[in-house]
Amino acid sequence: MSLPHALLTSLLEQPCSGMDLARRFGRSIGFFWPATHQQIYKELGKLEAAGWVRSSAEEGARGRKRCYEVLPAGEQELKRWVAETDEPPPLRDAMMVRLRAEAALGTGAGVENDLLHRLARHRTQLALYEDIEQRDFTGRELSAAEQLQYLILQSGLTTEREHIRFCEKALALMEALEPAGV
Amino acid sequence: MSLPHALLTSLLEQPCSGMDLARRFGRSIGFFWPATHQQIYKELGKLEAAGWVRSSAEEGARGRKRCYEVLPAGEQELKRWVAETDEPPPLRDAMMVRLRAEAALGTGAGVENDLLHRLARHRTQLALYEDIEQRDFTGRELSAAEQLQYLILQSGLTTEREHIRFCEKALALMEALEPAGV
DNA sequence: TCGCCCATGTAATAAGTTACATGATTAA
DNA sequence: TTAATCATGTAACTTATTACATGGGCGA
Repeated sequence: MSLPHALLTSLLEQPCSGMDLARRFGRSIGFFWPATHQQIYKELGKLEAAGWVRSSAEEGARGRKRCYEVLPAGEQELKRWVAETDEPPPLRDAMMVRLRAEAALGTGAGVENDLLHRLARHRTQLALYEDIEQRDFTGRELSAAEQLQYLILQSGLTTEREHIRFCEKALALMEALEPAGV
Repeated sequence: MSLPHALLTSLLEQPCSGMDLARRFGRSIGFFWPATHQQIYKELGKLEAAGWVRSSAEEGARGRKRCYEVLPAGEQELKRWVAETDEPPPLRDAMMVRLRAEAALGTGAGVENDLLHRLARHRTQLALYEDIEQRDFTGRELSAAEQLQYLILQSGLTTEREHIRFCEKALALMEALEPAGV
């Protein structure tokens, strides 16, 4: 479970409120560790209880904005965790199950729907990543931290392009297997 | 949640017991929809209650092998589901969080551990997929169903190769950023 | 001052993981 | 005939999702 460490990282980059974190998770760290505001608030509570972060408001101040920042103990914990290892995350992709189901049923079951839908989604996501690349990482010297962030973005770019190629290839194969449009 | 449909697919390919399914999930369908035997047994119960599969043993026959097979209603349900669409599965990759944490902490925190560990895992997985490719999909004509299965395997091959390239690139960058081995 | 939105949170549900339990089969 | 193993299952726990609730600030 990496949510606490994703939060520590994000707060280390820039101290902010839970809502700000939620928004930031929507566009940067959230690309590889998504989280909703509900999860974030609960986890921030735990981080504070553990003494890893501190916030600028008294207990039970519902509705009032509170700003979180990482404490030395939190930074220590993050360092410890970075040096650990994990297994690759298991993949769970319903579209692959659909393709195999289509094979088992004999073609004509309609995976094309999902393939087309996913194709559109991956194209959108790729365009988004390309915008970020253009805006943040192009045409100037990059610091060490920026080079690492760019590397991560490139992984996203490659992945989306691979998914697009896969959907296109699968659609072409479906076309070849059921030429008449069953 | 695609586990029920993954099970239907697998049982349609070949009726078998829960334990057999669990074993099969360990090496084929499980590559893109992992499941433990506990999950499988519980889900098989639901599938039977829904009238989608039927098994060859009376209720409460604990310990005795029972063989499941898909009923027409189950095949119908699988067809219905194949034509649906889903959003791309969200990615959650701790290693990416680690890379970003390393950037935020200033290098020297030790992501290399995870990068090396993952590199080894992805190489093993790639070798496994290459064996399957060699054994099942090379040197002969493929049926329509086999072509689809091969396509899925190719996706696995590409993904593993991409992950390997990524780890290598990241390790090279880390090397460049901290040349003295901090 | 009233309504809307922002910020923070609670509660219920669902899915998956890990640890453990029990009946049947088999081989020494 | 008993120990090991196979096959099936239960239970507790963790993580994530979805829906809903409450307090505060601000503009019309």
